[in-house]
Amino acid sequence: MSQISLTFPDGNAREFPAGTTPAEVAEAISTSLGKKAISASVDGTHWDLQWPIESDARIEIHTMQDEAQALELIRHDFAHVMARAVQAIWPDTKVTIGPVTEKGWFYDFDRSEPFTPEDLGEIESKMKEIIEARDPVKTEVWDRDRAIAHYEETGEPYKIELIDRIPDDAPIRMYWHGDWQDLCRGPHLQHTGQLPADAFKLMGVSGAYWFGDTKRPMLQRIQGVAFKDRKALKAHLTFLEEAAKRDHRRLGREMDLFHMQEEAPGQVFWHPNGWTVYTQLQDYMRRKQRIGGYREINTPQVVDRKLWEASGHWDKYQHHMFVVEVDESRDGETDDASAKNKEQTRINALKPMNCPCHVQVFNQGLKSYRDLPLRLAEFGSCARFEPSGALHGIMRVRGFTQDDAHIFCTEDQIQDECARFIDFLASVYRDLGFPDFEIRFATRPEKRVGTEESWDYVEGALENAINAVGRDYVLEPGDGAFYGPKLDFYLTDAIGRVWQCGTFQVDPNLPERLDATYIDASGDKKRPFMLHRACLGSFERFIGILIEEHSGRFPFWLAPRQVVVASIVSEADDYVREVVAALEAAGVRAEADTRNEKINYKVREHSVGKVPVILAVGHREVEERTVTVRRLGEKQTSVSPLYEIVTSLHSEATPPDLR
RNA sequence: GCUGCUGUAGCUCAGAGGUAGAGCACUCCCUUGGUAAGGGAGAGGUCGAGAGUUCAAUUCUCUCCAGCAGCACCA
Repeated sequence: MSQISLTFPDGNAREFPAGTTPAEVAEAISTSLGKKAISASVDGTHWDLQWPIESDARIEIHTMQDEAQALELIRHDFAHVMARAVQAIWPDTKVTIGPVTEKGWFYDFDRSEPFTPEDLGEIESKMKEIIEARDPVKTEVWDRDRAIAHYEETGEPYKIELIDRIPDDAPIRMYWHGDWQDLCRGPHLQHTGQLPADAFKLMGVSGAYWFGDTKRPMLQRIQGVAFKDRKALKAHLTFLEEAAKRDHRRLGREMDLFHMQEEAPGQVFWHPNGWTVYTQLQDYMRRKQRIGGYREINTPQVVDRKLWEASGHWDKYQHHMFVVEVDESRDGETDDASAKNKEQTRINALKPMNCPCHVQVFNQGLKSYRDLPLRLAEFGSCARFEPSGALHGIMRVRGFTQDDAHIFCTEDQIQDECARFIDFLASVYRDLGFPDFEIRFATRPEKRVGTEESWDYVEGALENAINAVGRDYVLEPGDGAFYGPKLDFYLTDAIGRVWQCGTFQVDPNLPERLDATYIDASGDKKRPFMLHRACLGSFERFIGILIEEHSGRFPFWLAPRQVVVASIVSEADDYVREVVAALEAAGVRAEADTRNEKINYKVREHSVGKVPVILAVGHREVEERTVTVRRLGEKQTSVSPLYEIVTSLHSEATPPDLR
């Protein structure tokens, strides 16, 4: 028998017979390691203890101490144990796939009856039984025909389909957990008893398409989470509770920021509090863009289909547009006007984006190369008919306003404009509390327009620009728009979620379609490039992100109600009003609370309402012309002379760009 | 859009084939209280919309609308 050489992480190598398994290697090192081993890495591949190693390799034996590998195995084995439990309870259920996810796993099933939330408890109990049984895990490599024959016999059509997808040179691995069998690439633990029976939880049932194909019947997905131990599971469940507490839909209601209702699905009714945040943010962006070299414009929302046909949206994007038919024969008539006259019906669409309108502004009057780069910005109200299932609070809506701008420029200005934008964006994100962000660089997709030389040039310009501002990026080959490459900018929020907000896209296509031109230095007509860019994305979504980022405790300059001045005794009411007036004169958003309630009640209510500063005044403060200051989240109070607190809150209320 | 679930007072939720209840919020009264809910009284609902079954529907059935979770989508 031939020998192979296995190299350990410490650099030492040892000879073993070819076909040795990691289990045998671990055993050879020490009995205790043999017992503790759960899997191995062989040349960087996560390797089942039972798989033979046939050639020289680097090897590392994993135990439960290796968190990444342990969690992968635990979650993967849970997927199998759950599928086994499901088939034990409902034998006619067909299994499909059950991969590991970020915090657990899911398994998709085909079963005519829907799983109910009550079923989950039953499945969990069954899973615990299986774990207690400590059934051994066994694996074999089968040839294709045998595996297919097996699944024909057991009636698992999805598994046959999976086998068809396995490349010829890849092994077809069969796994057994006890007597329950599954096709699986592995690796797995050695017996079901290695699973932490108290560290998993089934999280819900939902629909999912087989391989994401909407044409195929929908499967039922059961999702679970699993961790190394009970403590980690509890920590995760606590995290979910925390995340639910900062849900912008809930805080939006509690803080009286906005509401939505079924007559206008996917559109926001902003209340005074929410609109204050919105306008603060918009005022901020307006100031930033003005000094950033942008000219602000505003364009129509209801536009004839002719423009959308010319831009290409009517062809490619019509299903996402709100189409508005207007019977123009009614022009000048009263409401009960004649029946619709088809010939005089004009078809419009609400703009789903601003770019075509911006080209119209550019196209007015002859443009010279001296006008470029021309940066046109608009807080553009757009409407998109998003699929109903996609709507989510104010994060994914049908009516929204973008902080949009289009830069018209020459080819050799692209690089500078890109670098300039990244700097601009960094400054905005810093001001808004997101000093770190990630850049993803999406390059030419398979289906695209334009020449290779043009793509080469433009992609090069973007790459140079990122390097010029000294930032890293993640390459996403093939993810660009059909007309050009793009940069997307991602923020990470306080609880680790990632949001794409900013974007920068190069577009030579739309100027072509809408016939935008400028006159160059030698007097010839030239086609400008168009750069689409946004920082926040949409105000609606960005405010949703801000709400969740801060759990509703906005930074002072953005807080809708910055200060509440509360009287302790009604004799202080006049003084309360005087304090409020002084604060308002200093540009601070202050409200009086002179209700017939105890100070405890007022403090509680405004704390729950996330007002950053409560100023309480009673006899003492009236006498001394002071206020007692209580900051949100602090139990301690301090006394401050009126003029001092007005000055300090005034400076605190100053937006970051004006400091 | 698809699968499943949900829709009862402003909010959170209970309830039943014979047209409804709690807590908080709201209004009024008492109370002037020093930092996270003082006490009392009162008002408030076409039970998401439409159709069907029934002597009777808010309750059962169907359709639609909206929301939630996930999938798909995200020029």
